[in-house]
This record gives sequence, structure tokens and C-alpha cells, in this order.
Amino acid sequence: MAEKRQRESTGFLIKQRAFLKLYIITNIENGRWYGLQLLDELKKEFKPLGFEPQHSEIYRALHELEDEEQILTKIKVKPDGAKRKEVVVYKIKDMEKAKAYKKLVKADLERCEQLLRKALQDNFS
Amino acid sequence: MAEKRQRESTGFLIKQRAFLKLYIITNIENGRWYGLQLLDELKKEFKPLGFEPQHSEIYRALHELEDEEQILTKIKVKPDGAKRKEVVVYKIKDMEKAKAYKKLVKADLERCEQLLRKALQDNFS
DNA sequence: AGATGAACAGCATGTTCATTT
DNA sequence: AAATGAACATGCTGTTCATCT
Repeated sequence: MAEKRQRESTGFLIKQRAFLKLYIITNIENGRWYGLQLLDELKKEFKPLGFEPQHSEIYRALHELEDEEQILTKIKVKPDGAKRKEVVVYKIKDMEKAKAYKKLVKADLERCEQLLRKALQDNFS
Repeated sequence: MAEKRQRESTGFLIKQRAFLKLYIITNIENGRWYGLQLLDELKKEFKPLGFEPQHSEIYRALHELEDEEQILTKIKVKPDGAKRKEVVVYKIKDMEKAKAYKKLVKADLERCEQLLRKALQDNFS
């Protein structure tokens, strides 16, 4: 029944998922958001830099932040006028874990920045 | 018989393959190199930043630079003492293409740097 | 149409194996 | 063992489909 060996990272650049999780946490620290709302916001932010995330990645990030990281909880909210579908709004569940997660990602972002910086220096000067 | 639709990039960070190709070109501009030699050199360079590329990625990068990009050519060389296997050494075949490729990657690296920079600013200040 | 979620599919890349000297 | 190359395996993420209001 097929052992599944897991695969190691070679430590290249940060994954999109982690990058988005960081932004999601920060946004939710400042108020409640639901999935597509976050998608719109992030698309708007990154489009000038050529990056347009996909809705499914946002949902996957949210689900992992809830189930695995245990950083967020969700509340289902029926919107006002209510001809639209109910919305799944998230808020911070564990502020300590949120902080710890952000700290990790920060370190990785800085490492990645150094990698890119180094590449620019090593290959163009 | 199964049409294969191809998939678009969302434009997140640069791929490892392109990153390595850039370094390979630059190294080969300054002399001849073969695969494992490049691997050792690059591992040494990046290890302090937590990145350790794999031998197969180097070979794939070299093969693509030869076959698809048409930037390199190879020469098989029998090493001196010659108890070791012959070595596949590469040199620049098309300098113009090499320059053009590097220019593209440079632009992408700068874009990626901005993305990371932005993330650090947006989430930590 | 707006929102959420899951299934499906491709692709980049990590892992292993084969071959040669 | 050093070197090259290819086959195989897995995880990330893009695409599509289903369901609901």
C-alpha cells in the first residue's frame, strides 16, 4: 500500500501560498474579509507588478490558515439586502500564532530578497 | 485524442530554471564549464542563503540552453589523466541571444525584487 | 451574476536509477 | 567514485465544474 516519501525543499524562493497567507493575515488584522473580497484587493495590489493570483489559491490559503495553522476562524454572514449568497468571513483566532507565522515569513522574504539581489549583482555588473 | 490546453502563468516569482540559466550563462561567458562543476560552484554560492540546487536541474537548464534557447554548444572532452568519464563542456554559441536572454531575466528579477520589497513594506511597518 | 468549494490537470522540480569511465 | 542523462514521483497551482443565493 505504497509508502509515500516526502520531498525536501531545495530552498529556492518562497511559495505563492505562503506569500498570500501573509497578506491575508495582515488584511484580517485590520478588519473582516471574505474570500473574493481578498482576491479583488490582492489582484489590485499586484497587478502593476504583473502578478494576478487565482481565486482557488486564496481559498486554499484561507482553509489552511484555519485548519492547519489554526490562525483564523470563520463566521458565515448573510449579507444585508440578501439576494447574494452568504459570505464566509474570517477573523483572527490566535494572535500569537499569527505573529509567529508572520515572523517566519518575514525571515524568508528577506532571504529571498537577498537571493535576488545577489543574482542581480553577480550577473550584471 | 485529447487536446492539451496550455496553462497560463499568474506571474508570481521567477522559476528556478530561469534563475539557474542566468548564472550558467554568466559563468560560461568567463570560461568553459561542465555540469557537475557548475553544480558545485552554484551550491557553494547559494548555500549561505539556504538554497541548494539539484544536479538534474542543472542538466535540464544546460540542455534547454542548448536545444531551445540555442545559446550554448557543447564539446565532449576527455579529461587529462583519464580514468574519469568524459566531460561535457559548454561554451557560448550565440552571444546575441545570450545577451537578450540575460536582459529578459534581469527585468524579471527586478520585478520580483519589487514584489518582495512590497510585501515587506505592506506587512511589516 | 457573485460566492465558495472541490475535482481535475499541467508543469516544475525533487528523487531515483542506469550507464560510462 | 565522478559524470551525465533519463525515468519516475510529488507537490504547487492553474482550470474547470458544481452548488448555492
